Amino acid sequence: ENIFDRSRMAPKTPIKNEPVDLSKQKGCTPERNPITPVKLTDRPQPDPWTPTANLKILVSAASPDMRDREKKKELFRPIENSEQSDTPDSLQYDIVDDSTVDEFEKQRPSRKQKSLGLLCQKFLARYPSYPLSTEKTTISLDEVASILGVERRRIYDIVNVLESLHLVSRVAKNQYCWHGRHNLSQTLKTLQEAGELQYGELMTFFQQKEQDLEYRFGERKKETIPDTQDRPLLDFSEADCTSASANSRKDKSLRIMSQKFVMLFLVSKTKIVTLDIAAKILIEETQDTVDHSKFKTKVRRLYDIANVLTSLGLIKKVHVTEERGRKPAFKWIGPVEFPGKTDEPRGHSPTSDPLPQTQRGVCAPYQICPTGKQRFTRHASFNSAQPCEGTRRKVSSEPNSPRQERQDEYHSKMINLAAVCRQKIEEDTRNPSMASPPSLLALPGDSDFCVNPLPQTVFPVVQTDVPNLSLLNGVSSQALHPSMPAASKTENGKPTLLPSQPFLCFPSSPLFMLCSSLQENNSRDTLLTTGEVGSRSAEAQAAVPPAACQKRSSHKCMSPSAPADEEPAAKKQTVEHSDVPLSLVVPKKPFESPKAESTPGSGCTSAVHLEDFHLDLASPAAPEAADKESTKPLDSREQEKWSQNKEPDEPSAGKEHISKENANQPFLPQYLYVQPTAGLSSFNFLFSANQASGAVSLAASQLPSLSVPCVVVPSAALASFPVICSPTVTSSLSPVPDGSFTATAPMNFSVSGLASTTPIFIGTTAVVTPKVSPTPLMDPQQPAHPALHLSPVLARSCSAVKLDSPVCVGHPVTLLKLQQPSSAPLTPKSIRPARHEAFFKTPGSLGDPIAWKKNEGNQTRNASSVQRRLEISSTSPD
DNA sequence: CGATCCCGCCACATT
DNA sequence: AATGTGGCGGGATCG
Repeated sequence: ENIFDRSRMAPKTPIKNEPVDLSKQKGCTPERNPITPVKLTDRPQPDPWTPTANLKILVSAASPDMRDREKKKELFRPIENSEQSDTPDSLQYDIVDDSTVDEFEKQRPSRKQKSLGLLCQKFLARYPSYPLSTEKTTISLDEVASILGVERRRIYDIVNVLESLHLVSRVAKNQYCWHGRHNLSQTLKTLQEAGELQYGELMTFFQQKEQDLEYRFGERKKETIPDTQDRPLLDFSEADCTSASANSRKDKSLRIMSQKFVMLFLVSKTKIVTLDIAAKILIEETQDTVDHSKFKTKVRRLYDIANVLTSLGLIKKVHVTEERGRKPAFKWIGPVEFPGKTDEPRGHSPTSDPLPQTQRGVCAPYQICPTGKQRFTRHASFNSAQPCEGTRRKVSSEPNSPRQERQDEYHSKMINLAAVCRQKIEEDTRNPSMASPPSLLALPGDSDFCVNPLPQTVFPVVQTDVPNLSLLNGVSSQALHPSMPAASKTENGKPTLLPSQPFLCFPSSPLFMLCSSLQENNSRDTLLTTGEVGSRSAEAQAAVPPAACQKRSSHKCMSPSAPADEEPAAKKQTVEHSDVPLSLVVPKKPFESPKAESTPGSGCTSAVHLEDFHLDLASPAAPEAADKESTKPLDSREQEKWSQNKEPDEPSAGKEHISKENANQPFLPQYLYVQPTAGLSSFNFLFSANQASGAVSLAASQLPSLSVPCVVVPSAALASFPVICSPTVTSSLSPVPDGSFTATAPMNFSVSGLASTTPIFIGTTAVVTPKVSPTPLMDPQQPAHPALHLSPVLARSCSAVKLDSPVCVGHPVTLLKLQQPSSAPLTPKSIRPARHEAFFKTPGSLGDPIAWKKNEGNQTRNASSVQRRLEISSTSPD
């Protein structure tokens, strides 16, 4: 069997080679039809020369034999393959393997031969790492399974993790589409960003702690348990985004685990993650229950994932000897930095020019679908193939939908993860219960393509237009430079963060990207240097070479004091704070604003959240507010705990401390305030600094997608008025009619290209557009529903504005031109209170998260997404 | 004996 | 109901 594969595949090492193959893809490109899944019946791949068919047959015939043999006796023989095959090819084949991959000894007959890792290699060998954009390769699970001689179940294991990295996507039942590694770097980048938000602290914490102290997961959790309840909410909220359907079971899916696992690597300084730590982190909520069995299961899954990742050349197995002893671990050997796309050949210089060149070529015409759902815009085939709407719906049920969902899920997941992490962190810190709002992440996957098409996308605005712009934080930078490979956070160029300032003022900039540092901790924050902010243009960021990143990775053990090359500033900060890496020391202050705080999960912004905020502000605006909020969440006790924790941590921290110092910073601006610019005159935007309320996240690099809970406030009122949140995020969620926004729900929108001048407002429909009634339904309506109001100008300037691209697909996010004041109508007052709460409120307050989480019962699964949504919605006051 | 992880049952999801 | 997916964990194998 192998032989066959190989022959086709060509070089085995998928990684290296680029587009080697040929094989079947061509057959597959039936782009035009949206998919009606032809289903297996005929494989779309008509391989002309169809080696496959033959192969299949052979394989099918052979494989069984082989297996049997192996099982029976062959354990020993190293060469089985050759024997079996007898064919000359086999030899080559074997050789090839060795040369290319070899981590495994493939020779081992028995079990090893069947290993998932090897299987995955075979699988990967069949497809080109960098397929031509034009062709689509479809993968038939059945076919592959037969060819590789394994049960389909195993293929799922592989495909699921590949899907998590966007190397493939599900097209239809039994069919997956091979994308190759083109977007891998993008995906990784996104994961990294997301991971930092979510896991940055955690990882640091774990790594440090464990080594130094033992980190007792259980204990903490228990303690925190009450708090933990909140989590669920978060999760839900996230989930919402995804389409309603399919969450349940899939939530846990290997796919997500895989992403999380990858995130851990990307976040880890050392780039080494031990299985047990990963398992602990990934277990998430449910932890309180005794895990042992759970832990075991988790570990098993991690092995599965690790095998695939290993085959992809992203990680390798290593052993970490810690105090405790020697533990199995995996080291990330994949790209560390994602300046654009690492893998991609074409890359644009990381520096300032983001988009332009590459993208276009690559991308098919960028489509903007009203629905905005498709994430994979990139694939031209997809886009083109699918008619935006009508088809889409149909499709929804079909192949497409799954995809979308998945992506959605993905997003949601990400968010969830973040939430979880936060909570954990919080727990660790012992913050009072807080629900952290889900941070958002944009998913990248597609983004690159999407972005590409938009040349102008770059936000000149920021740079040019708003020279003065005071703030930018990492986010801004990110946002601004979608394409920027940007050194990701680490670089120096980052915006500064002013802890004290509560708001960010944008003088006139039409557009804001708010992105707070969502990543609370992440390196970004660290990056931020205070001074730089305003000035630093995207360029600066761009400037940062990828190399820096590497460094980071390289020096694993840094004393806290020593800033990494990359992030000197950040580190420094961290250091200071770092004493207590996680701990936030915040003076407690009575916090008036959001009552939410009082409320269990929601309101409270935990220290963590605050951290997230770090906004980089050029101007110190309202430190006060920030302080308040920030402080408030923290309870004295919590603080204490923190302190406690800290101490132990400190020492350890030095080692692997990730730059999360951010977390430390207690004060963050709660909101970003945007002054009304000409365009916006009427509106003020507030973005909550808090994660919960409004974490803004930028899409990973390229796409500037933001998920932000936005608040639009009348300028005048601003002071008085807190905010209104856009529910958008939840769109997918049960649509909560206007009033109830899930507090947490962040809006996501990505604006791929914004003209610098044109101001864009993004809000949920409910909020903004008066007319829009809250649509109760998610999916179907969404497409239609979401009205985008783009000013013509915008439209032009930004050829592509994608809504919701990544995250919230269907949701009715409306882009409004600022000009349209109509939205204003919201009576802020009335709304305000409720929303306000909602805004702050964390989902935690809602249903009993625990219950569902815990019960693994089937029921829960089913209910999960939906219920969650409902719950959330219900909670919303309005 | 602990680390790995194959295998495939079977629940859940989708057709 | 049939079939696709994929969670899950027993228990075999490896080291």
